[in-house]
Amino acid sequence: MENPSLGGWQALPSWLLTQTAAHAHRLVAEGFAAVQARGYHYRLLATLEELGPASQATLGRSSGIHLSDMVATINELADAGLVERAPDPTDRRRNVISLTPAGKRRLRRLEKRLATTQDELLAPLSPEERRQLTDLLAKLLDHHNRSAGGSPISRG
Amino acid sequence: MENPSLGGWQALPSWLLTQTAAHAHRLVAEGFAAVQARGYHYRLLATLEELGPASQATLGRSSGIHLSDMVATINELADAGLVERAPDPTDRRRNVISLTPAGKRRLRRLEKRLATTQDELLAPLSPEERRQLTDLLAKLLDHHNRSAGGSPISRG
DNA sequence: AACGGATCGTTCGGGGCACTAACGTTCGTG
DNA sequence: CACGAACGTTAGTGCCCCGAACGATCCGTT
Repeated sequence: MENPSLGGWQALPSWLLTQTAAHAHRLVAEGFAAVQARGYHYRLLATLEELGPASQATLGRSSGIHLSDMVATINELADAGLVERAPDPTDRRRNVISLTPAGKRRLRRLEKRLATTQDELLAPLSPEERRQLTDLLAKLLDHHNRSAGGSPISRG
Repeated sequence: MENPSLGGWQALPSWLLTQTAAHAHRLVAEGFAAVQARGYHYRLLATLEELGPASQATLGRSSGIHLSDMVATINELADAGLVERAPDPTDRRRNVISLTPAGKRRLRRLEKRLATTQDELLAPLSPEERRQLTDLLAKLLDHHNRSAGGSPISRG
């Protein structure tokens, strides 16, 4: 009676999503780790390129990275010379974080890495299916970014 | 040069997937936390119902929960009277974990909770879209469970 | 019967990600 | 000036995933 390949419970979307996400997360993390990076690094660098120089609070709101995690993330990136942290002359509470040329090169590298990972992740899907998946996920993400406050973008 | 609007990086499947997964993870975790549970609890109880009484190692292999995390998870569930841990008379290395009636009721409750969470998660999608998403994710999950060794299921 | 390899359960620790609490500093505004 | 708000920082929590190590037990071989 017991089906060795599929039980009832593992067909639940939440199970599928969390498990797939776990795989995706692992693949992405492994890809980043292979170049001594973490997800936060990419997210911060990408957001930084999108916004230009900005304060930590602004970056946190835009990237969805918690303020308290921003500190460590920026520390790491700054230690590696990928971003620069300078006091804002117009507001002494703020630091202005900016992307260095090395940081930009780093970002390009991480993007390439990520593209590779995605091919790996989406290997079993046809181009059409990949487009479908992207659309569906985008719809979900948009919805939840709207309702739940933590919107990564479009909240400037 | 720069991508002023929201063109580039946040359309990447990996970004969409990890972000969506983050939302899914949060929703699921919140749903479970509302009844003092964690994802591991559900996964273990569900696996236990699927397999029947089994050793911790077997449960770990089938549920994808790391052996070292199994200990704490079973401790918690056993403290709550949801599972029973008894020494295996035929192999003194092993414990036989079994589901109590209370554990079964608990599982039913968590399943209901999960169903609610899924409605919340998939709210913006039509039934047809939900089916599409489920199919795509199942395909991805199956692929990666096959290739990557750490398959949560179908490894008996 | 003794040995060696494998399995099982357990403890400890760490990494990544998301989040809370608290604190001192600085900025605006009343 | 005083007050509340925003900013950056530190410290700590929780969940999930993973690895290292260890004692106890089982099993196949000798």
